[in-house]
Amino acid sequence: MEAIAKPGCLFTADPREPHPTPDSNSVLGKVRLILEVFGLDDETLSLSELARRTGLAKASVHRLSQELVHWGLLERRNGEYRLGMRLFEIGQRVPRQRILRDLARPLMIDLVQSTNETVHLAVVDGLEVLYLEKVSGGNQISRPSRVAGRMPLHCTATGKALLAFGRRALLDEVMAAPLARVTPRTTVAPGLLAQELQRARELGYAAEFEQARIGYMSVAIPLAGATGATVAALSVTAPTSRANADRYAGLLSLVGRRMTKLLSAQEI
Amino acid sequence: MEAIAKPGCLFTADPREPHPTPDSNSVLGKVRLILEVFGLDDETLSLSELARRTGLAKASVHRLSQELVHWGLLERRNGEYRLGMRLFEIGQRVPRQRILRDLARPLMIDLVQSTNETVHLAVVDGLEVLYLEKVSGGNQISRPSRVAGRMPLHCTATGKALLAFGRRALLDEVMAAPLARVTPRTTVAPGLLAQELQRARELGYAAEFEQARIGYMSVAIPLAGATGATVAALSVTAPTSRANADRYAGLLSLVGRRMTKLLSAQEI
DNA sequence: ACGCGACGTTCCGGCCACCGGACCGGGTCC
DNA sequence: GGACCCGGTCCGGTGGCCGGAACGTCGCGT
Repeated sequence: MEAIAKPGCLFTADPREPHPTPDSNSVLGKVRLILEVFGLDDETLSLSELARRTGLAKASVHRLSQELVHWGLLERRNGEYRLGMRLFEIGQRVPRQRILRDLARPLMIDLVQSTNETVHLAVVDGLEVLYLEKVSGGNQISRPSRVAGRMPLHCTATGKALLAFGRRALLDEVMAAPLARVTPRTTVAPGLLAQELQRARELGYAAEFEQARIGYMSVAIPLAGATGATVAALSVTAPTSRANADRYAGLLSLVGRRMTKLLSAQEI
Repeated sequence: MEAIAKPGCLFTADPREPHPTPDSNSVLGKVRLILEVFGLDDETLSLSELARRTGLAKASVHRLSQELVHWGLLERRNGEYRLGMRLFEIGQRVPRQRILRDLARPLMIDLVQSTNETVHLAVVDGLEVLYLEKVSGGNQISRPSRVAGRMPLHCTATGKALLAFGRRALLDEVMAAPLARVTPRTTVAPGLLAQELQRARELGYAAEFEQARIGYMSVAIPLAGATGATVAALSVTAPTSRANADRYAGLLSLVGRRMTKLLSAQEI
């Protein structure tokens, strides 16, 4: 039994609206809904499940999915849909990501060999950090972060490096909204955050102790592009038990200088 | 309407599919054209350039590109378009790719440390190998291959491993078309290729000497999924000057056993 | 066996989102 | 000035998209 049609036809209980209406009466809007209901872990979804989650008519989902399968953006495996290999392939061509990763990878491996800890490369996307690459040392973190994963800007070392050395407008935007409390030690007072960022500017690096995850800390530096603007951040994450923030900061700034030199020749 | 052939038909060789009609009078077809004209190196394209290459009306390209920028699949940088970060993000969620990479990465790094050469992880896509991951040793290759790059099946070690241990139908399909001569030493005679594959089946690994690139050779093994079917291949590539095929084969089969154990628990 | 529900799939008339030629303002080169 | 190309907008016609309805087929509980 359907819920009786309300005027305005809102299918999905979707009160939040961080991104403006993925206009569902345009083809592209529907495709967007379909591709984005595949969460990080929903590996496969049935046709009906897709229709339910997107709020689209089953016939529409069927038609569009067929076309997407034909393209390779979706794959079918005994009746279920999942994201297709061609998405990966096209995604790897994205220049901002590819250039940064290719340049940073060798340096990240150096860092891992010096520290035996986990090293992240991240950029700003929207009001979050987006991890472009991760290289782990021998000491694996229990619930690992993910490449292409996201975290808030204000509670991660990479995020704070990007905020401290990034565009002023970005900081204003982050400050405009309440700061989420991720752990008990997360900085949620705007004034305190501003102090931390000021300190980061003085030191040249940002740090974070159990503000994103209990038991772990991180140190991060900004990476400047050809124009001098900050384009990414590089961080070392370690368990607090064996952390050595000063050492990490020293290693990072060495690597950072090399990286800045490499980036200055590139168009980002 | 799919050309569903006779019941029980074993060979699914689709007669007409050189380019599967990127139907340009459907919205999705146009979007496909737009996203796929960004080659591996065309980092940015202007609106007019996009219209020219896709063959679409300028107004249409403009309208669709706007919507794609809004979604994040494209980005704008002083008037030019380029592939957007969200493509990378969605592409990283593709399960087949993510599972294989996450499992193989540590083992690939082991291999690199043992050999100091370049290690590739590849799958079949269409009639080519698609590289999912690459880990380089200290000895960089001059014109390096790329993650998400493609190569023919018949001239690479990974490709031959996938052919020798993969579905019979795939081999038939490859044999049906003439084999491209990539280097003077590429095997282009179907009979010879069949012999090489038979030899690979006996040895348990495939090898290639200067068939893909002069001065380099590779050794590859297949990786079997939970059902026992081959799902990917792992290879070591080295300059012929310092190559040691037997050693690579030994190291690979050790790693292959570990990988097969890991994969048996996974749904691929 | 039977009904039942949920599934994937197909059909088709209506309509609106999409189309693209024409146009505009601005920049650059000759 | 004029010829050219650029990014961007407008608007009337139309065909691609839409989605309710119906179909065949499973697997389940009765």
